[in-house]
Amino acid sequence: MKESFGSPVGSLAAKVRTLAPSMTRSMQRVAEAVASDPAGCAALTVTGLAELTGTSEATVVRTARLLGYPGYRDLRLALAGLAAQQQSGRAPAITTDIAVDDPIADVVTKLAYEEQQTLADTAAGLDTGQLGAAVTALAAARRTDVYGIGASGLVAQDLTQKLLRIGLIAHAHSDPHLAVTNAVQLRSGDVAIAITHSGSTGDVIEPLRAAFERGATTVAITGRPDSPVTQYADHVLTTSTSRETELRPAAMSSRTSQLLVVDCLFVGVAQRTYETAAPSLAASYEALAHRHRSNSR
Amino acid sequence: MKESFGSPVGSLAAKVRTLAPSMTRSMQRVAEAVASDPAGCAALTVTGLAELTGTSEATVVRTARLLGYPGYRDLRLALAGLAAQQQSGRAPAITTDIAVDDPIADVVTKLAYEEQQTLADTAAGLDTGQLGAAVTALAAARRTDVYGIGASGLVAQDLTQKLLRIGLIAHAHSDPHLAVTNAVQLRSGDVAIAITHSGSTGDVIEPLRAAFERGATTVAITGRPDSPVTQYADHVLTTSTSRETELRPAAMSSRTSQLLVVDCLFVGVAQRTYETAAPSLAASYEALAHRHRSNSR
DNA sequence: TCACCTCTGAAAGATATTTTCGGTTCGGTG
DNA sequence: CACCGAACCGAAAATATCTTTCAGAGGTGA
Repeated sequence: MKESFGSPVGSLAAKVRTLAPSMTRSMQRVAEAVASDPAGCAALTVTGLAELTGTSEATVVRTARLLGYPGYRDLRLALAGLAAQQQSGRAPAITTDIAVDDPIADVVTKLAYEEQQTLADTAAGLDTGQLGAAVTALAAARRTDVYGIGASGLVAQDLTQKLLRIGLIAHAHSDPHLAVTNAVQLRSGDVAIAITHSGSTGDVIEPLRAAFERGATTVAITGRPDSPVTQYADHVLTTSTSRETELRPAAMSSRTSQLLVVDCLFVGVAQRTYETAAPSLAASYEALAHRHRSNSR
Repeated sequence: MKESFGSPVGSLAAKVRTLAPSMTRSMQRVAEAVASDPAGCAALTVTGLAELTGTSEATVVRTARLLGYPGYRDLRLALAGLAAQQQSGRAPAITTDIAVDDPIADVVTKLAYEEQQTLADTAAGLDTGQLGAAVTALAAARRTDVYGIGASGLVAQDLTQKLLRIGLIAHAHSDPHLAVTNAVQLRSGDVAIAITHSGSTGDVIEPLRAAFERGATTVAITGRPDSPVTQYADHVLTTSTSRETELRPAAMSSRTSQLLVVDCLFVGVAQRTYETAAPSLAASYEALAHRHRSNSR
């Protein structure tokens, strides 16, 4: 069977074996070095490789030619490619659990991987019907209140900041008393959003309930679609729940998940209200420009 | 010591984006050519690439240096590796731009994808040396102050919440005056962290500077490693920069990126202080339990 | 407008690669 | 055993490529 010449990086080791018999002793040494450690050889110059194999530059070049490259330069490039491929090939095996003695680089890799996983899960599990309904309500709301405590409180603020930027009226509440006080002001046409991972945070449920009873449209963003908070929610947006480990509290992944949901809400609303949202975004950008010192360039 | 060089070629495009703002026009042309067609550029010599981009050899070399390689030769090698990887790898190819009339389901998919991308870029671009140093400083700090405004303010609070949970003393400041007032209290052994995407937010730079001048260990989390804020930072943690679109403000991806960095810091510190961190985490978990109503089942 | 500073490319300088060329080895042959 | 020729090899010249230097172009702020 004739193999195609398509990729120069195919299987270099095989090519070396095939051609080895027709090589002279010196060339074999070079070829073997190249085949056994592509990455290492890619880092060497002709002279370096010649010294390593105890031969001369000329021999190295001859070997490169025999292997099908115009010269050493090109062999070296191919080698670099090969090395990179090998490298990436053996990457995906990571145990996602973070151990106490993991080196810092592993921590970064694992965290990034887990958060990516969380995002994928969330996107997959999100009910677009519910999301769409929530967006519609938000886009038309007279005002919007968002409740969240602790880590979820930050997500609530994030949503609020975004909505304000496109000209909507929104408030985030983390003080339970104030939240309830404000909630009873809401009425039909307003929107109340509760963010709670467990779905059982009383301090967040109470204001949502108050808003619900006043006729406001209520939305719950929670990881537990069967939890108490959903009783008072017209629309439930489910965030993903991943097992937590000792070094990686659930708060971390729920936050990632909640933020994705919040971003979706925001973009959805921005789409619906594009006429007013676009200029508002531009205006807020403009207004902040002067708060930044003239930059390095 | 045969250490392989700097970064695993992973995301050159991300690096280009991060560094682009600090590049001159000519260098940007080169960087863009390299990012958009790694394979093609790997086939060119300095002179060739210079001609292709309408610049000079000197500019090409400068660009290579800026991207973190000792010279063009090494950039070229990395490019070859990247090309090979792409070749063997996948073709994700969803148009990531979100349009005004995208259906809500697409919005979810695209946002999730983009945030995943941001995470990957961030992880790839994070200097683990700097991260480790920051972790060490944090773990040993008498107290830690975190500065952030706007969206970054939420990230600052997130970090603070986490550090408090493992028994460290941390405060987040978003009021510039109070921030400076507190910053001057810091001294050697304390840590100050500034979070700003642009790196030029005066309100955040000032307190960091105050802390820096008082001898505290200072850390900057920014998307612009050459920005003013880094002048006063002992350790710089770079977040990824992705192009922003009208419906997807930069704040969204910078937040994702910043949060990953913050999570890494937290987990790193938790590892180093495991003896005290573990019981603290457990205790805070316990203390919050009663705030959750008994759950549905 | 002028002084200053950064950016830029041409060309010199330094390295790396390729080619040339003569010496060496080895097997065969008179 | 001496000699010859062919293949093999590496030193060094020749060439290509990469890097550095330097002075002018172009822009910016006073």
